[in-house]
Amino acid sequence: MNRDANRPAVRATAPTFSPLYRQIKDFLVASLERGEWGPGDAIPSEGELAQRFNVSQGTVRKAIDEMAAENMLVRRQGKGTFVSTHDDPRSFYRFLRLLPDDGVAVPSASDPFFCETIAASAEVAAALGLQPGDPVIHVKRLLSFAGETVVFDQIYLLADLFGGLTLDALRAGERSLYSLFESDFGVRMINAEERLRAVGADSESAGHLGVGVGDPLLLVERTAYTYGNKPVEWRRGLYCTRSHYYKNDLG
Amino acid sequence: MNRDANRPAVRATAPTFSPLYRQIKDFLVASLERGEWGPGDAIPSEGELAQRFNVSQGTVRKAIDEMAAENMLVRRQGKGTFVSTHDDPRSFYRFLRLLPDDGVAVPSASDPFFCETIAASAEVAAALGLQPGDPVIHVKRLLSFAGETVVFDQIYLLADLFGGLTLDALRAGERSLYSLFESDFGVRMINAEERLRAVGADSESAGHLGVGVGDPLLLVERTAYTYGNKPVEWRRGLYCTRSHYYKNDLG
DNA sequence: AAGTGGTCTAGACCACCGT
DNA sequence: CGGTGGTCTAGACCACTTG
Repeated sequence: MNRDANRPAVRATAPTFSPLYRQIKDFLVASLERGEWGPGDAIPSEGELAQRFNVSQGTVRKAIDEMAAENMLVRRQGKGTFVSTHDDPRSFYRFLRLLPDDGVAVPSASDPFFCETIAASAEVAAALGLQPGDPVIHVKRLLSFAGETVVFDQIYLLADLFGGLTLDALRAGERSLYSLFESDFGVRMINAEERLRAVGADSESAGHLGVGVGDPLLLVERTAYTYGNKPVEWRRGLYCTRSHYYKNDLG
Repeated sequence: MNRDANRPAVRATAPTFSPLYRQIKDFLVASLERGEWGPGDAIPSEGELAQRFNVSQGTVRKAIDEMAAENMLVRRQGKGTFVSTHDDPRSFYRFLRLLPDDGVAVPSASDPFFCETIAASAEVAAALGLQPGDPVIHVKRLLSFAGETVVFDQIYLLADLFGGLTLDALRAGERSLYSLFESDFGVRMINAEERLRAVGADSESAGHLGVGVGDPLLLVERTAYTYGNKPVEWRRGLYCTRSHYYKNDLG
């Protein structure tokens, strides 16, 4: 990272001061983006990175600290620092916020039943940064907790990133969707934004969720982003909240 | 903080290792709890605290870092470190997640219209750690954005902390409720948990919000905590999401 | 025992804010 | 200018994991 040469140069072109640790972080993020280290892999130790960048260990630590806080990396004392993976419950199991009323988390079962490439609607295009009519992959699936169907999701994916996705691939295995996306397509969801509303069930949703048309459902619209805040998925989920609730911590 | 004497003692009684910076943090949190420094006040500088505790500045920094991450303190480069206050938009303006569809945040107007001390129901008692029948203060209020009423809140407060709260006090001034609570009662809300559901409007809510009975509303149940994760408020809000949505970032 | 992350120090210097 | 938070270093030592 050659701080003596690099820092003045950076500051000359950018009046916005960028500390060394942030430059290192940016480099590491770019490395993740390039797939230098895959999900679940250990990255080099702090000491080795410090040597490689010619900085002190504390500076590397601060870069890694931020990335860990953003859920890109996971630190494990005595073992190393690892690239987050959706397979690991302790890092990337934080996207489904629906819990049963009794509070006991239960493994959910995904049942995808539709997967086709379609032309993006205006709404989907806007969310994904596309032009209306651009190709997107449309997936429909149901989610159930303990045998009870509680979510009807309609998912839209960038077609150029998820080309070749089939219903059979979606049905195979027990993995979560994001786990499959990262292992089969190299696309890692690192954060997302959700917009929630209460709506009345339409006939399709009512049928899937076993409620009456017009019954209240929780509408959850999610845009999910990979590295660099690039949107790659938009989904519209309808949650039946008769015996489940959406949990949110205001930290 | 006398690390040479304190650390071995701590480790002897507690096999769970507690680093120095965490002991300092605990001390600072306790000081905030005791009201040593009030909302908006500057706490002593890092250097002074380091001297006082007989540790290095870096150790104090780490303690403060954690507290800043938990929104108890706000750092301002060149000025100092300050106790968070709900008056300051940049720290404690993060509890109302409802936004208009057009995305432009608008100041909200609170219209409280009911305030009485009542006996806690089983539901309220459970949320606040009370016995059913214990006294709580029940507040009802409406929230409107740009003249449109969008939220009907029913708020339950620990009677022993908020004794003397009146409708007149609630109506006075432009401050948010939490701002009033912290300045008039010394109770600072530092975090909260919300549970969301979609429900059909009952007649009271429908009347307040200008929707039909049975129309879908977003039910938001919130438990709010002060220092030490002590629950001090429980509220049940009904949000009309016809032209507003609840925003949540999955970070 | 070796290797990793985690804590702590003492001191230097930088960026930002006020006077 | 002085004071405050922010960055960075070089090195010591501790805690945890694995062989």
